[in-house]
Amino acid sequence: MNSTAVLAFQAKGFSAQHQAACSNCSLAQLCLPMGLCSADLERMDGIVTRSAPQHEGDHLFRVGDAFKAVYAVRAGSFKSYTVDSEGREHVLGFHLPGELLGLDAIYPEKHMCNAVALDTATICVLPYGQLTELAGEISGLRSQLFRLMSKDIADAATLAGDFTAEERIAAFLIGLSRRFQQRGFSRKEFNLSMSRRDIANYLRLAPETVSRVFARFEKDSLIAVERRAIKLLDVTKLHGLARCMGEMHA
Amino acid sequence: MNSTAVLAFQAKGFSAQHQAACSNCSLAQLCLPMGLCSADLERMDGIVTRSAPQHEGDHLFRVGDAFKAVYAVRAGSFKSYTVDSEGREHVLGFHLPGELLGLDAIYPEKHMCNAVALDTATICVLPYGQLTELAGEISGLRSQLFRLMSKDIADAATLAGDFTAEERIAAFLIGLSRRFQQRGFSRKEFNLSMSRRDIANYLRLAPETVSRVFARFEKDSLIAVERRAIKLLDVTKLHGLARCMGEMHA
DNA sequence: CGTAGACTTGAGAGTCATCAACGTAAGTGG
DNA sequence: CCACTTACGTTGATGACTCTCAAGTCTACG
Repeated sequence: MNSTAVLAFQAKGFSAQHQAACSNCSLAQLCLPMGLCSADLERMDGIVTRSAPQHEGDHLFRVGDAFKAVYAVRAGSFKSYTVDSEGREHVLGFHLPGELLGLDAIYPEKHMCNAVALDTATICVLPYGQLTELAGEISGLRSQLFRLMSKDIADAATLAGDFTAEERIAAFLIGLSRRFQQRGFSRKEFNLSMSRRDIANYLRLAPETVSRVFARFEKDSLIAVERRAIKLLDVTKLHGLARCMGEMHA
Repeated sequence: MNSTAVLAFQAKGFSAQHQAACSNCSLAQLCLPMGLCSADLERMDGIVTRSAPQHEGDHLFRVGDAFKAVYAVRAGSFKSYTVDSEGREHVLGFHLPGELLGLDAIYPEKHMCNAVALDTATICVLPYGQLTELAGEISGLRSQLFRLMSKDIADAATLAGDFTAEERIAAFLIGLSRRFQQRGFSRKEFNLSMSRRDIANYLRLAPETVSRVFARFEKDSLIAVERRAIKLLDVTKLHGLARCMGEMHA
């Protein structure tokens, strides 16, 4: 169901509440409900609420906001970032449908980063108190929460590694490709929802460097880019360049 | 109780099992048992086993090992690291008493990094299956697990940021200082259990750069170093240099 | 259209890595 | 006890990767 269809659906009077239930969500196998039985899915649905669509530039939360809930991206994409004392922006991650935001706020009980929609997006809100309570009762939910947090730890660690600009960008593209594929999209052709500047800030590069490496990759027939549209022409070689930079998830 | 005393204690026939129980562990307020009542502490003790002392260079686990348990450092220190396809070592973190190791292995169900003792060390073993089960029953334990994982996520993200060599090293020292202080040691004077090379690999710098920045800090009377022994002479200025590079925990 | 922002491309500079030599401390074996 | 070895750490010179600054191009949007 594309976004146009969703809008038509809602216009006909079906509540977003209903059409977006975990029990019939196409992302259930990637998201928190993974592996739950239908009875447990219903209990999940009992605590999940869905937000109105966010528009590009809307903030889901900001640094210092009280931590009340974890968010699951339902459609569209988000970026999370911080701004340091010198005004430099550090992008912490990009978040695709089925991925969670806000997990780093559990410990300090307030958000330590900002989250902004990169395009029109919808999210599911999981109030943290109810979520942990439910996680106490449903072992499958508990496991999945631990798994997803574990993944975030591992991914952040690989991003922290020491790699060249080419390695970083190759790994970034390969990682995006895998995530798009998992979500049923083409793994070779997709649109970047983030700007060059965002990519650069994420990979700790200058925007100019991203441009230049893209140009080099295109010259070498590894990719074809035109603004935000990108095709991976030689996934194998890109994989080789990406070396051991693991998943490059959130 | 220093390590000599511990050895004497064990020699007298008291089991390490007993003297190391969560219920009378001085690290309980930093570690998983934080905030648990005595009844719950006993249940924790029921699943925790303590290993024989590890010697410097001993590996707790290696890449590819099956994930069976989470480990809590009890004494000494560890480093976790990966080796990439080019043979470069990437240090992921240093782990002090009360901190957990192996959380990044939950998702893939096998260890994605190596963990090695930097000095004589002892650990507590928390079998993951039993730990998650207990986390289902004890909400305080569940919360603390989520908190600690959340912290790891946030810390890894800040390490991933784009900072200069001086900022990184200042933040590293400040972070260590805080962690030592939390554990009852001096926050101004301590021994580095890791080599310059390890520090460099952790901060994505060359060992020579670490040496040079240490020398510069010493010239500016920010620190005094002699081999592994270090004194922080001007914590405030170091803090200023560290800028917004948060905790620098794990 | 015309402006604004994103993106690209070029030239120069700076930080840090690399290479190399040297000094120091700890451990080994004669 | 001392020469030898080895690992670690420091210091210096050089160079490379990437950033910064700057100008120019393109697209989108009002």
